[in-house]
Amino acid sequence: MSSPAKPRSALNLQHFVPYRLALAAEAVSRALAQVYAERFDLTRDEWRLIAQLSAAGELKAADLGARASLSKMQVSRAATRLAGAGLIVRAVDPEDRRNLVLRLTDAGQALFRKLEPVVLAREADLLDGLAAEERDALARALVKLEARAARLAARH
Amino acid sequence: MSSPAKPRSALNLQHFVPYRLALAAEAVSRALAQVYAERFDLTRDEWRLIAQLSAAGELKAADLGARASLSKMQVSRAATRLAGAGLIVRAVDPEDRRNLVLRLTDAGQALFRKLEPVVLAREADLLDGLAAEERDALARALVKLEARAARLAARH
DNA sequence: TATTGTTATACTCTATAACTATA
DNA sequence: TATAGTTATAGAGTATAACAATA
Repeated sequence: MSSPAKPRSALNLQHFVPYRLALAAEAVSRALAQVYAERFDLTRDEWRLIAQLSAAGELKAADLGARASLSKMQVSRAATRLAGAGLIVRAVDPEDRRNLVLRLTDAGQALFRKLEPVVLAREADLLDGLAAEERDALARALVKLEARAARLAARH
Repeated sequence: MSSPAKPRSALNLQHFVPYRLALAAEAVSRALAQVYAERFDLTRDEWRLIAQLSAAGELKAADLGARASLSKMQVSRAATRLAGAGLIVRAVDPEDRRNLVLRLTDAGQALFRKLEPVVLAREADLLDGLAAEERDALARALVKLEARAARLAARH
């Protein structure tokens, strides 16, 4: 029986963590985007800005970027659109006129109050099949993986 | 003390699973791409094709897409480039001339033999800080999350 | 000179659908 | 008519750097 050459490998993509992580993240991202994009017409970056501003009250653009893991460019563009939609206002910082301070308008806060429970419900849906310890382990593992991956990638 | 309105929220982005998952996946994706992209000049899709072909020996394009979670378009484009680089060959299936059967060339197999240990080492590096149970929980959680997210998103 | 934020541009990815060849 | 794969095209996301205003 001379079957075609079938190289044997220790690497099984189905159980390769970076692959599984990418698939899970993509699927979850879509499932969440259904909420903020389809139902509230926001991009992912806009959603992150609104969530952070709601929690913090007001933030300089640079701080907002740091908290939401967005570049200054992403913040600038998302903020321009949100301001155009009347969801946030931008004011120059009188103490350093290079800074822009962003905060939600009443409309922005109202939108977040509608958005928040739906988003939390979706997260709960996603986590529904996981035991409490599994959720904890997942949360811990994600933070560790991210930190470790960032260090590895930074080494160039 | 009349501080500026600071809405209080149950949603904390820093502990929101879809957010943490997205950040971890992006960081891990970059850390892995350093290996297959910078050191072996492959795209993510090409890397997935090579890994699956190495494990399976040969595959129809459609099956390859299913296993690597790529659309027929992504498979077609990655395969064209890999064939151009002499890493795979494509042959029409004599039993149904619409199918294309792909397999690695000797050069493709040689490349994978060099790539595999480096990629596995990088995965090991990434997982280094996690306890065995944590890794198991992570793997289980990722599969469950993906399945659940796909179901949610499919509901439209 | 250095920093904050904006704008320009190019590149990659993704999504949809038209197209071909086979069945 | 339906399916496998290719090609075309448009849209979204990402990356780099040039730029204006301020410090």
